[in-house]
Amino acid sequence: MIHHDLKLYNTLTRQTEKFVPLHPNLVGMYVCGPTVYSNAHLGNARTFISFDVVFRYLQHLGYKVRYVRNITDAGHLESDADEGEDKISRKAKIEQLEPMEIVQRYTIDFHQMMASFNALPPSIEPTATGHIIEQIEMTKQIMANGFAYESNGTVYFDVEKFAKDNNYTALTGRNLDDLLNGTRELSGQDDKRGRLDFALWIKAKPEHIMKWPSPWGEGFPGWHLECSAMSRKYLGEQFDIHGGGMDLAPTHHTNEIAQNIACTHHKTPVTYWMHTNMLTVNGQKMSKSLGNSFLPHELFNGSHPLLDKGYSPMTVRFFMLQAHYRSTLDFSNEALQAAEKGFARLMNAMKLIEHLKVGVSSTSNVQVLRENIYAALDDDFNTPIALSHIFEATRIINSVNDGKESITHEDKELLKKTLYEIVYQVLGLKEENAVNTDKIDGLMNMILEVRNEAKTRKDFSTSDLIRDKLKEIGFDIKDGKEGSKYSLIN
RNA sequence: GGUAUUGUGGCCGAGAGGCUAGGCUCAGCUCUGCAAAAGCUGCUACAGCGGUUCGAAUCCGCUCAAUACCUCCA
Repeated sequence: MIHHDLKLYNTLTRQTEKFVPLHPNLVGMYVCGPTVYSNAHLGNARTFISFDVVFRYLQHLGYKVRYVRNITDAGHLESDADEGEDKISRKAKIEQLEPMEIVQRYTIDFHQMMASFNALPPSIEPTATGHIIEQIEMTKQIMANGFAYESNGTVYFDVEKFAKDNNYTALTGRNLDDLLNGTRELSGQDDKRGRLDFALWIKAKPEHIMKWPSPWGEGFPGWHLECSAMSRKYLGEQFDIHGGGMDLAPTHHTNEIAQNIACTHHKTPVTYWMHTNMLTVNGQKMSKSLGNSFLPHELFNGSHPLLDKGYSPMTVRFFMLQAHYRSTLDFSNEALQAAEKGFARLMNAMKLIEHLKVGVSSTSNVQVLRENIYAALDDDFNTPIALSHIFEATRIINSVNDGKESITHEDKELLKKTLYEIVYQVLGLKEENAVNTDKIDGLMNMILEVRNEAKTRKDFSTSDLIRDKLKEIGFDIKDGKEGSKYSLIN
């Protein structure tokens, strides 16, 4: 099935390139996961939903994908300075909890959120604390290769030395001298030789809770190291795709590449770097530090002050897929409401296709439609374009259903297969509020039958009463030529 | 301050030299006991000013505006 001409935008080359995996039919993909010191918000969710589609589509094309997404549970420094405090232990003090208790709580929270968005779990979800030995070993190797130095129990990566023979800023294309001469001051870190040097291993203060023994004393790993160590362990020294939010590229990913090269000498540890753009609120990046982030439950039940009402997880997933992953996406009531209706329209068509009557000819070219959908996804996972073609399909389905257009059996089956595979399998959308017990179905059909009898007697007050009462309970009734149908209201 | 990116109709959001994006909203029509749904039609936009071109939303220049990164963040 891998005959597709999949292309993806590579941050490293700033170009859209044909996707060629290092090993035929196998794909190694690493995505930087969340730091579990507080609730994951919708901005985080956007990135992981984007990569969920990448994961799903690659698999759909027939690749065997190993998708690794880490959990950062060892904490990061508040700043890159050695006097900074570990985020996780800081939160632990505030909440009077053990650090691992925080980690556990927010890891579960994160998993629940991703499950609600119908995101597939990654193949491997390694934790930083579970790979301390690997990180120490990697630090040792980088030191042995001469790219790191120890200073008072902390090990720093020597960026300037690395940059002599390597392109340190390859990912962002920044001018190294500009970075070195940046206006930001060194905040009294005398242990560091260069202002761009970053910690591989950090000496722990006595009161620090999360710490491990190492050749350099008690400490904890630096915040870029875990991804290098774990991607290397599970995907090898060179692998295909590395992803993450755009905000990680200049520092985190730049340093990750440096670490990998310094350790393994492979000039290109990763072939394709993919970065997702930010979710914005009123044009501003949604982030924890700006305090404008939405928590999933605030969105689902509408308790956030900026929202008029709640929106279901699938509405939100659909909303996100209506924008390309490399564009910013702005969050607003109006946009969400539009998504809610559009999604309902799509799901309605998905149900309708099952019962479509077939004819001797087709008024639409289903094959071309199918090719258009694949062409969109092959073009750097362009889900908005794919959806626009899918909506063309819903128009066809509705028209056939109305008897205004016709479709052959073969075309119907092809359309059904295409939509099921793309909408459910690749885009990961699913029907919500499905009524799936036989007893409710039987009961509803009985009620509708009684109502229909009233209608044929022209007893419209009774038929309207039944419809109104059912609506109060939460069932929507729609009368059509083929009889009445019911559906659950959100 | 440095470095990038972006600016599309009432809203969201694609496209990237000529060909309808799409969704939502609004108005009208068809269907219909009513309602809803659905279909059709209409509203036809590309920040501003110049330039290149037979032709520009799309390329180039300038201006304005916004955002991001440079500092933890997906």
